[in-house]
Amino acid sequence: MARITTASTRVEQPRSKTRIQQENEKRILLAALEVFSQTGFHGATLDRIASAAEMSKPNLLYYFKNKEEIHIALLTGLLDVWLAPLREISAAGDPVQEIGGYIRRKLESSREFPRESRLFANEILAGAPHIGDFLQTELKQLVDEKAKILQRWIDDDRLAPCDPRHLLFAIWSTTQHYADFSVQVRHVLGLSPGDKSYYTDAAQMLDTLFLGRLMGPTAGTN
Amino acid sequence: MARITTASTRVEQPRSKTRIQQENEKRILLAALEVFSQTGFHGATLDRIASAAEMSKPNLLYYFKNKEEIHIALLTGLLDVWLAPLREISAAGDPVQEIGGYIRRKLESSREFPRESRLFANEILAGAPHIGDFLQTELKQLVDEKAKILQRWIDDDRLAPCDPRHLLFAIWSTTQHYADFSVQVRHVLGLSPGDKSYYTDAAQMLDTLFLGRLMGPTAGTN
DNA sequence: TAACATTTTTACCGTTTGGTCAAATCTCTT
DNA sequence: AAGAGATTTGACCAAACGGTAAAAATGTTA
Repeated sequence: MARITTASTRVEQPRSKTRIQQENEKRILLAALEVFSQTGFHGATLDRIASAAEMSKPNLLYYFKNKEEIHIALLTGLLDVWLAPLREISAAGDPVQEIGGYIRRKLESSREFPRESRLFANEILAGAPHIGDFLQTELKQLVDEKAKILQRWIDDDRLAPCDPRHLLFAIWSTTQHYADFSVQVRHVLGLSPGDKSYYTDAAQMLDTLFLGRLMGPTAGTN
Repeated sequence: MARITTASTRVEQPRSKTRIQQENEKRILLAALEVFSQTGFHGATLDRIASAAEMSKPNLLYYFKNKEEIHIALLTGLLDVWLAPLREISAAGDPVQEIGGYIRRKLESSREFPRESRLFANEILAGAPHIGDFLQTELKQLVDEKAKILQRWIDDDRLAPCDPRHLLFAIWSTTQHYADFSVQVRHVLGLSPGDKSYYTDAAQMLDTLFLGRLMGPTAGTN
């Protein structure tokens, strides 16, 4: 099973890319994102990707040597986007501002890039066959680093005591939910397919949940 | 696209099932759950399911007329399990007890039935081709009903003001995350594949998040 | 514009996959 | 034990799929 990291592993001739090459690779990746995020890796076919890219299948395979390579290329491009919002959390800032900002960035990311989010979710659900290394090294490292910041805030009584890592899990799950499970969200709310209006209430809810007190006067008494 | 609800739609001859029939259908569904939850619908092959059920492929197809029917049978059995924890929420109870209990039940469900959770997640990610009706009718109805209860608690100042439906979304996402994204959770925490020890901290975190105050003295000031 | 490199297409191939069929075997009842 | 019905199997098939080869077409550059 081929594995990837965010670090490019190209060692071959660094022949600069043609104009056509750049354009077509972009078209292919865009088409593949659409198809992969809809049907998952196994459900996607080269024919469908090629057709979505308005290109013949052999032509597509001229740019990517096989289906897996397209998938890996997409995931690779994704990982930095996935990490970016977390990287911004600063030890120098105020806990409420920093965590609130992180939540807003993640939620915005779900609204802006739902296909990317679903692609990522599919990969994790499948057991992370391609990004296992990334999770164990880069992601773990960054989480460890940011968890330390959160822990310091807790120690300084600026944040309620909790497991910092699980706090991050909660933020990831709640924000990504609106992209990955959008169908369920829309059906339950009775909204039309393209309707993204629920993001306003979502932002409100997550602010209340993570930054305010959710429960009334009886909270914390059980 | 075949759709299903929790209500069985069998109209054919209600010929009672043989012992062998019952045993084999169970074996097949168990095998299919394993395979589908690992690779998704498209990634699963009848050969793998049959082999996992220790059965020949034609024999498997003697009990289920095609791959889709196995998938639908699994999902159908799932939906009641999915709804059960939510059904238990009672208007008569205390908000903290009721919501806390619901969270605990959902989290326990994730630990006990991770394969079922992943199967469900896969179906939603794929756009809910089979359970769209269920989401729009049965689930929406139940959510509407329970949302009213939560709203009454809010009106009575027994629960912090928030959108009840989005509160449910948050509970679903955070609890299911530990089943659906378990690979990521384990990799980030540096745990071994089979290790489920993180569920203790998870329960603690979710209690803190939903029932207690997460932020310190500065909370809610932005 | 000639020569070269890049890009695209047509035709094709081997494998995998979902599914069928009819014969063979097993199970249960009488 | 025999017959009927239920179950299992081996052989097979058509379609879909990932991928290849080589020629044709196009673009680039001197």
